[in-house]
Amino acid sequence: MPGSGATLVSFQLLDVSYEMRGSTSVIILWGRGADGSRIVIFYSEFRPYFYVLPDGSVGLDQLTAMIRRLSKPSSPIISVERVRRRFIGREVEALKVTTMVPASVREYREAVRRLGGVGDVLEADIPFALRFIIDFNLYPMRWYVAEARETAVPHGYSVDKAYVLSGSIREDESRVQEDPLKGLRVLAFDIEVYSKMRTPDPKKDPVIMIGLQQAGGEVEILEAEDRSDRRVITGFVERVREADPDIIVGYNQNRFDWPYLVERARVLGVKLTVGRRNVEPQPGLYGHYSVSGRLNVDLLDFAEELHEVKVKTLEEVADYLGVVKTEERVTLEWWQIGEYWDDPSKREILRRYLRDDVRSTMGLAEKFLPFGAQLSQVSGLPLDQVMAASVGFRLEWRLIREAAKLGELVPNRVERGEGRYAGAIVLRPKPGVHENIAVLDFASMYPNIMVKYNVGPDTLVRPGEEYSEDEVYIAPEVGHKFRKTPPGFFKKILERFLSWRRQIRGEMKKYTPDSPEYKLLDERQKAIKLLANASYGYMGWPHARWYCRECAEAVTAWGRSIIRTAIRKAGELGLEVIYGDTDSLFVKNDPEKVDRLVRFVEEELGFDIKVDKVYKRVFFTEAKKRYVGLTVDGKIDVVGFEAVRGDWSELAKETQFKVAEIVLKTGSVDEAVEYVRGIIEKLRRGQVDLRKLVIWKTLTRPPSMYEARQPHVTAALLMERAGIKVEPGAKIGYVVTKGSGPLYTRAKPYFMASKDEVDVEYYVDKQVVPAALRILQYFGVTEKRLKGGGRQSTLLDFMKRGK
DNA sequence: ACTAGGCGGGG
DNA sequence: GTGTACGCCTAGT
Repeated sequence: MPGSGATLVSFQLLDVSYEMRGSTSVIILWGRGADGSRIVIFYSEFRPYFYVLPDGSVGLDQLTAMIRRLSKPSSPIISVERVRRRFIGREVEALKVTTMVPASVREYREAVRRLGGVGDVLEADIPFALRFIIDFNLYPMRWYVAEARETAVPHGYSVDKAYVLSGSIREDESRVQEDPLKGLRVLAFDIEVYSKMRTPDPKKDPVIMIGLQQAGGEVEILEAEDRSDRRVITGFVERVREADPDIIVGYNQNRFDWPYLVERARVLGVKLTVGRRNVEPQPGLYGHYSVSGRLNVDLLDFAEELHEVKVKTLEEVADYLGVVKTEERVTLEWWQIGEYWDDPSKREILRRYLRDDVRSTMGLAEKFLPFGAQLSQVSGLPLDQVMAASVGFRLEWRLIREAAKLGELVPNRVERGEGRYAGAIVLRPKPGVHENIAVLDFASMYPNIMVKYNVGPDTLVRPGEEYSEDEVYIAPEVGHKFRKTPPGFFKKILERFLSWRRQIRGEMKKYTPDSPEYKLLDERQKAIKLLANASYGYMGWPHARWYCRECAEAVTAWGRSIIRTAIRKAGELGLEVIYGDTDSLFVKNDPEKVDRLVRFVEEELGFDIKVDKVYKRVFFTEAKKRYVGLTVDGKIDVVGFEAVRGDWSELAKETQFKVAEIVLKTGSVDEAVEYVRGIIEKLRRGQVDLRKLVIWKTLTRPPSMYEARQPHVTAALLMERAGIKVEPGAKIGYVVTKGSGPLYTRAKPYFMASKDEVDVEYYVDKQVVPAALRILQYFGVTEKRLKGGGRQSTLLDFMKRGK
């Protein structure tokens, strides 16, 4: 029962931070109340602590006394307790040292390490706010009921209500199936900066426009007056505070918009207080900006995981996801922005461009946030951190929580020289075009191996340790041994993940795929799958706290053995295997034989395998991990081809994709050849837009400092001579012009070149033809044929010849 | 061939 | 804030 004056507060946990009040740390839980209010809950009883693992050379009483003697008045050591814990599977007796000021833990850690009798200092590097939600078993984005007393909202907090935690916090089970984003306010923003042909400098280049959009609303645009942007910045702060979003989204705002705005505000003497606390956005060590009381989410972090999209511009990503199609939006290059601002007749286009960027950003948020929210609920990291974190950290924070629950101490992060080990099997593909191919995928192969063979750092039999043959699993090839019992740290966690995911997938069957319930559960099972699948790679990651090279080695060895067995079986069944990679097999789509193979893998090997997709046609080169496929539903998959890269001209990239599409969809090599010839002809007739010929490269140093002569450096030097400042980091766009000398003498900044100067033959020989030949050479097409005459052939001819 | 170092996204 | 990415490409040897 709540104590005097205490009430039960139902809230959704959004974020956690802490502040010092004198020498006392106060935990701040940022949340959303069930009544729609934005709240904070304060808790000032939580204290920072860490563990000391004795090495046995000094008695525990003596060690305790030695640690106590280190206590400093600025942050006294308030207790040193003896505790029983486990560490990598062993029972240990440790000392738990508690102090007052979180920031003092670092100093105590170093001081304690220097004491005799100390084996190691553990858990002295867990951020204090995270430590709190770990120990109280709170997960961001989930709903809780807390016993708390309401208190006046302190000065400097922009929230509706404030509470002081006076009792326990428990999860509100009735809201587990609720959409965590429902009712949360999302704000998308983007800025445009005045710049002409050089990297903008916040010291002088104004922010000319800022676009904002609330979910479901229209894009609102704030504009500078000529070059004066003070009102834009103050207006932005006002608008954010009015909108009072819980989540702020942008695209690459952590590396551009926030640092630019913060610096610009400083230059103008304006305070950028956009958070729920009277502070400016704070930069973290690796570029994440934290906006107090709000979740600042950079959608580029999500885009990084779209491996299918090679160039991750907002435009490309939005187009790929069908959020805002490229052909339905205004596209401008960054170097045009100054010009479109200066020319009043073009300013409306600039507005539309910004509006399209903001719309794209909001669209991406709608696509990505549901998954992010689930990942937050599952991993235990606040939404803004979970997306910025690499997959290893996401899993690791969940592992730390599991360790806390199991009484396991968390190993330290240690510097390790990376050791390479044998990876998965990748078969050499059979080059050429294959028709009707089924792709078989093992479901969560590696996690299942880890569970089946109890793989983990705590079950590994290390050199010199006793074991008997029938008590261990022995990995093929590498011979690493793992104890069959008791179940290890990873096995316990993975079993829970796998059964949790099974249960969710069962529940999903109750709903139709387009229902909100189904989508929520689907995002949740994907989040769990992500963490489960990360566990193998995690053990082989040199930064991992639970690093275990032998474990990772053993997992891939088992994986290789399983896939080899499956390939052998396919051979026995007379099923042709075209290609295989790690946990997938490309086989002829002979349903009856495929079905027998699937049953063999499930029944004899004990692993799940299923037909993931069927290609109507798929084209392999002789290279591994590189193919183009046409799925039965008409989608083109381009995997591993590198012409989708930034330093090729737009024209070359376009040509390569088109060629792949034509070859697979129509089956006509001739049509593809004709297409390429058409492009070459257009190029020679001067009908290709100069913009598609620009090759971009980044300067890594001042142009005069280069020893080697390169085209983009020549272009940069020309820009300097024209009075345009170019600094390291600037992207130089150049075109190759006619002339006789070596290439680097013929490069010119694209805006200084005219179409008729362009060395068309360079683009034919070094851009269009090589990009097209990457694919077409496998059909016997030669450079000569693309550029001149040649005989007609069809895909059918090629396939006959190939046999 | 190999390693060291820098970039991505943004404007 | 008890603290931080990563995989690919280029330049240079």
